[in-house]
This record gives sequence, C-alpha cells and structure tokens, in this order.
Amino acid sequence: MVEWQIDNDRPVYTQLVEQMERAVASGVFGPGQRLPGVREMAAEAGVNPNTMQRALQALEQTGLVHAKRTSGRFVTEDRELILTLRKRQAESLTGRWVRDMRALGCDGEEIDRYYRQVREAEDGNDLKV
Amino acid sequence: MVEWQIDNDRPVYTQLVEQMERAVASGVFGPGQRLPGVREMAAEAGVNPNTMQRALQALEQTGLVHAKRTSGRFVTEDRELILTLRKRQAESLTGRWVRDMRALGCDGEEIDRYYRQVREAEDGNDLKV
DNA sequence: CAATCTGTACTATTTGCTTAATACAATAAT
DNA sequence: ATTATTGTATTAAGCAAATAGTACAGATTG
Repeated sequence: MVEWQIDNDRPVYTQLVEQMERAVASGVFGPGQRLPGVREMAAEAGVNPNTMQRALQALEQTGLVHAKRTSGRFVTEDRELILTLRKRQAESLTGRWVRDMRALGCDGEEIDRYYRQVREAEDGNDLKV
Repeated sequence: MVEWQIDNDRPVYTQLVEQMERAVASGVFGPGQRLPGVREMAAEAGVNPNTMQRALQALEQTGLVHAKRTSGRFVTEDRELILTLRKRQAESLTGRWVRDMRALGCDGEEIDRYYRQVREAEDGNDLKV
C-alpha cells in the first residue's frame, strides 16, 4: 500500500512519478508484480485518472514498469535495474541535501550536527554512529 | 552575488523565494543591506520583473526583507530572525532528506553510508567523522 | 526645478497542469 | 459468445503561473 502524499506546490504527476519510483525501490511493489489499474490507483491517490496515467506513462520510459495492453501494468522483473535506480535516487537525494546545506552557509561540522540531531530525533531510533 | 538556478519543474517565484532565503541565511545579503532593484534582480535571475516582485513580496511577509517605498528594499537588521530562519531551514532540509531516504527503504546504517559517501566526495573535503 | 530611480499596479496573453466526461480496442473471465 | 476490465485516446473546460508592456506616485539626485 502506497501512502500517497500530494501537495500543491508542484505538478501532481511529477509527485506521483517520484512516489511510484520509491514504492518500487523500497519493495512496496516487487519485481514482476502487477499494479492496480489506472482508475483504482487514481482513486487511492485522490487524483484524476488522466493524471495518474500520465505519471505511469512517464514511468514506462525508464523501463521500471511496462503495460500489457489489456491485462494490466507490471513492475519490471529486472532486479538489477531496480537496485540501480534505488542507488541513484539515494545518491541524488543525499547530494542535493548536502548542496542545499552548503548554500545555507553550513560547514562540514554543522552539517554533521544537523545530521545527528535529526537522526537521533527519529522515532524508531537505530542510530549507532 | 547570487547564483540563480531555476528549473521548470516548479513555480519560478517559489524557487526565487527559496534562493533569496538562502542568500540571506548564508550572508550573501547581510543584515540591513540594500538589495538591487526589482528590475535588476529580475535581469540577473533571467526572469520577468513581475515574477521577481512576487517573490520579493512573499519574502516580506516573513519579515526577512522590507521595502522602503522609493529608495529600495532592505534585508532585516534583526540578526536573531535570520539565525532562526537559517536553523529552521537546516532542520527542515535534513528532516526531509532522512524521510525520503526512509521512503526508499533505507535503514539507519545505509543512510550513514550514503552520508559518508557523499560528504567524502565533496571538493573541499572537511569531513572528520 | 528637472530627471531619474524606486516600488507598485494593472491589463492582456500564452502556456502547462488538472479535471471531467466519454469512447474505443483488445484481452480475460464467466 | 457475452460481459467486464484493461490501457489508451480525445475533447473541453478551468485555473494558476509566467511573460510582456505600460503606467503612476514618491523620493532622491543632479
């Protein structure tokens, strides 16, 4: 089950793409698994079917999912591809975060501090560093 | 000098607000300092003056800058306010990053790994952890 | 005083996103 | 064979963002 979270600050279909990518990367939708229909997913996410379809079509261009014309849409069975995507996303997220912190004028020490602070404040805390 | 970076995936004026906040937080524009005129800043950022004005007006609602009707726009002299804003931004950025990493299915250890990896890959490396 | 620069206001137009409401073809299910 | 479900396509409408162009009032500058 995907916990759809849409805000109004960015195009909806973009957010759908991101959250689907994360759902696949994290295993909410496993390799080869069939996705719910466009209409159903749109209802769950609270968006128009057209918008959901646009997101899903965008997803197909990366090869992450593929549509079987009349029987549904399926996650790729290429586990390598999924792992690669997941890694790329993690690196991208982390890189952007550090860049943003630098833009705020944070030095390395300060970035460390915020990192620890937030990690220690997490609910299920498993910080060991 | 602000290095304006605008993409087409989000409203431009939102991005302008963010980057101005960071410019003030990081000291590119110091307390009490006069900002360039709307038209000039718009030209530097490569956007329409109306768009830049919209961003600047949004900034005033936070009290970060204020307009003197005919002599220009100035950064607040309230250093406390700036520090508070900077802290809020840093915590927000870090919190969102960790949340996104979790959504990717990363456990604490993995988040640590990516953190180190990216920090160590930085140009002016000052990682000591 | 005259010129210039400031923020501000206004109208008009274009573009992209989103929703809505249908419709269709192909396959699966009964 | 019939029915239902699938992805897909199309048209229309509404909305916000962005741009363009113009104008005005007040202060500063010369």
